[in-house]
Amino acid sequence: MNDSLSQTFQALADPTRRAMLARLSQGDASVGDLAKPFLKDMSLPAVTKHLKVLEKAGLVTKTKEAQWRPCKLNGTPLKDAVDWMEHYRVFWEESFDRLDEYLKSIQPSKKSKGKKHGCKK
Amino acid sequence: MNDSLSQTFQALADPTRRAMLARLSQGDASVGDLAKPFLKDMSLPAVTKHLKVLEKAGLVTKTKEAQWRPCKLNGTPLKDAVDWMEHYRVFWEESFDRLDEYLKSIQPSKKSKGKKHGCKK
DNA sequence: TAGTTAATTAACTATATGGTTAAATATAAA
DNA sequence: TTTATATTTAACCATATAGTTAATTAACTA
Repeated sequence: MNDSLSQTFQALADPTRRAMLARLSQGDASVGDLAKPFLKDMSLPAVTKHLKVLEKAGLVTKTKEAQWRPCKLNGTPLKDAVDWMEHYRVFWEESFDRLDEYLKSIQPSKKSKGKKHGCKK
Repeated sequence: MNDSLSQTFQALADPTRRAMLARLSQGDASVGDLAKPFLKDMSLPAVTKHLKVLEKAGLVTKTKEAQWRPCKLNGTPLKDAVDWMEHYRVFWEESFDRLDEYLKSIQPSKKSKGKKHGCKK
């Protein structure tokens, strides 16, 4: 898919690319500098391809400086991704008193330990 | 890649799957119920496959109830994803006074509008 | 101009992904 | 036991992804 949220998540779904972003969060870097930690595992063209994915997702911008291509992290696509995920925060926080948990606690089906329904905290 | 962060992001990198999570955030649903909005665009086995991706990422858990398979949203993998992204918050907030912006502002290169360096807020 | 460094592109390969239709399985109901 | 409903699995296909090596482009340097 080519919607921007999908592109962002897709770009983040690779540990090499996430490591590249981590590196860029410490400061701008040329393609070569960025590639250095990965050249034991893959070729330079492979790194170029990963960079292209990050660029298309808008997470990295590349400029020109002599024969180097300084890369810069752009976080704005991450904002949209986090905003989307925030809708689900309730599903990883205080899950113990979500409605469905409550409903389960009051209908004493098989295996129901904790029938008491006031068990907040 | 099969690390869990990659699996989570990969699972989120598809609008159908995100829509399925959105549906599940409104309440548990059987596979058929979940599939209903998508059957104009794809077959039921396609939905099953998407569900499997969500399950492997730990975002959905399926149980048995007669011939139905009620699905439930599990947000915990989202927490790890958000935690990872939070490291980059500074790159989408107050980017105007990040160090590199500051450095740019004090060396009066070509096209330098805003040479003054005290321009917070 | 020739050579060096930085990075990209081309061409190719293997595997993953997202979809299909048809068949199989599981449970309930008649 | 047969039938109906819910869901999954199998087999297949097209395209995308992630990698490779070799060649090419771009800019600096001697």
